[in-house]
Amino acid sequence: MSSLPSPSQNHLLAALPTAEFETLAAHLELVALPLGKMLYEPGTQLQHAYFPTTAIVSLHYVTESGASAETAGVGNEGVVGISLFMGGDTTSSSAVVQTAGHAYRLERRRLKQEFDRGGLLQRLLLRYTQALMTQMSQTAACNRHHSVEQQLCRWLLLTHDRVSSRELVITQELIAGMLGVRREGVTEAAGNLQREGLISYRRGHISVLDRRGLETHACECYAVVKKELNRLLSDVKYRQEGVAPAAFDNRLRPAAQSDANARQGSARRSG
Amino acid sequence: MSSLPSPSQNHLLAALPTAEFETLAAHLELVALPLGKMLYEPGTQLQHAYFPTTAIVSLHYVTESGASAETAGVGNEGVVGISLFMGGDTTSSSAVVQTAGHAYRLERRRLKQEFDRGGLLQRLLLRYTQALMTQMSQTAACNRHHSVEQQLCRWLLLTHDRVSSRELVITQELIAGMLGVRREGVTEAAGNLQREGLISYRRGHISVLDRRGLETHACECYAVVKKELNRLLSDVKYRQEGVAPAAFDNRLRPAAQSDANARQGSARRSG
DNA sequence: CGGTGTATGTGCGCTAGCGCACGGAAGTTC
DNA sequence: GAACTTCCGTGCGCTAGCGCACATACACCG
Repeated sequence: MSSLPSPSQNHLLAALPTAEFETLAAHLELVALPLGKMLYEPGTQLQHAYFPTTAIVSLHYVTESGASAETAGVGNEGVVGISLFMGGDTTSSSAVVQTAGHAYRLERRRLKQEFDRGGLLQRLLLRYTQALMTQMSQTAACNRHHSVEQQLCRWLLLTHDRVSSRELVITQELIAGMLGVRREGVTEAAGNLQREGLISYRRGHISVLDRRGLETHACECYAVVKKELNRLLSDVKYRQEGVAPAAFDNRLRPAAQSDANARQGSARRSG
Repeated sequence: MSSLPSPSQNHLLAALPTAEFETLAAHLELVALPLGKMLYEPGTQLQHAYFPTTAIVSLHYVTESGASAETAGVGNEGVVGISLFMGGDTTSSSAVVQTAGHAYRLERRRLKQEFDRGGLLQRLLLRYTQALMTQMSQTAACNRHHSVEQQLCRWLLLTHDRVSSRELVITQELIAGMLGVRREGVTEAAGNLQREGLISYRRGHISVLDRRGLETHACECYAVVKKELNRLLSDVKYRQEGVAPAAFDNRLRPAAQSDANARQGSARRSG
């Protein structure tokens, strides 16, 4: 498993029918994505689309004053480079590697070509794009109404879903950058979670100890995003059994978390 | 109320080449959209796509605790019902009419059909979708980092761009709902702007007095969104104004039950 | 033209999160 | 194992925005 990643570890690629997959496979190129590598900057022409297997990429925007905020994350469930087939070629946000790992990349023209063919790949990519939009709009609402601690839970869960390991390799400083909050805020929230036994961490490593607990502490945003992703990509046929669907379904329990959110004593920001 | 709106008032429709437009025109149906009408709710199957001419629609999400936040707005520059051609059919957010007016609607199947044909309409819709994503992710960042006053400016500018009039018909309470902040916060911010002579308002009416001033007071988000929209939809060719002749409008007469729809709520005249 | 409902103005106590500053501890390098 | 770098913990004053409560004023309608 841990040797060389197979393209099938990316859920979109895994969902292609064999014929279509093979057409593509010849042009897929495995690349290592080191932490911090910028896949694209605002306004620059994108040359490749990236289908992550073990890497995780963060799409984020940096304000004029230098503050940043993640608008969505992309892992093995998706693809980086939406704008290539949407027709814009560039975007006003950046994509930077948040968790080192691998991805398969595909040359721009090749992707367009296959996309324009209008097959299942097109259908998959469009559906994934809609899931990405859900993530973005949920992030917008989340940024407005939910506490740092809730957002940290959401972020941990989404990230955890994208890695095979129980342990995430990332510093609190980086997480703060993603959430667009102070590093101290993350320290405090993480401290709380650790005290409650939901996670444990040491210098740049965070272990998820209690997923269910995190889910009840998180805002609804995690569940909404996950549910949409499942819904949008569930009815596609998977070439290889057992590759993708497990990661989708195992973890999320449909309802369950509703009342736990209301806890936390004080009236959270809400209307 | 002046004459009946022409489909050309919607930028996407206006951008179609004559042949493609005519194919579509036969199936476009003019509808009145009263303030507050909900075009879709989370999870419900969408039956039509709406191309606004004078109406403005707000896409927003309502949290479990009842707080709301707009993630994007749609006016005559776009279309409501992205999920129809993206393949998801539904979304987790709602669409509600924020400014009463008209829109042309197109039946779900017809839209899919035309979209799948892969012509310029598809290209337009996908590019517009990317612009919408920019708006969403910008909203996410904006919610995180910018003040209520800045956001109010951004919102006023974006809305002003979508109406022909200098005057927006909306209450501060509704604006607060869009921005996801308190009504009092909007009152205060609006008070400041009025004191500085950028806007003036009375009960449910806001007049933009100094656009440039608003732009300098707004955060960068307005400019970013606007620039992306321009970029993504600028290289498409527009049919000449005169080319969409009255003949089309005649064929588009179904209007039919529009009166029944137009009732409900305060369908006020504007300007 | 006065009554009524809704929109806006204002004040007050409160909290989450910010910015800053610094101390300590865990890895890393030589 | 000593020096150094990076990461995490903590305290403190500060501000924007919240929730609530109520005063005022506008617009419409009978």
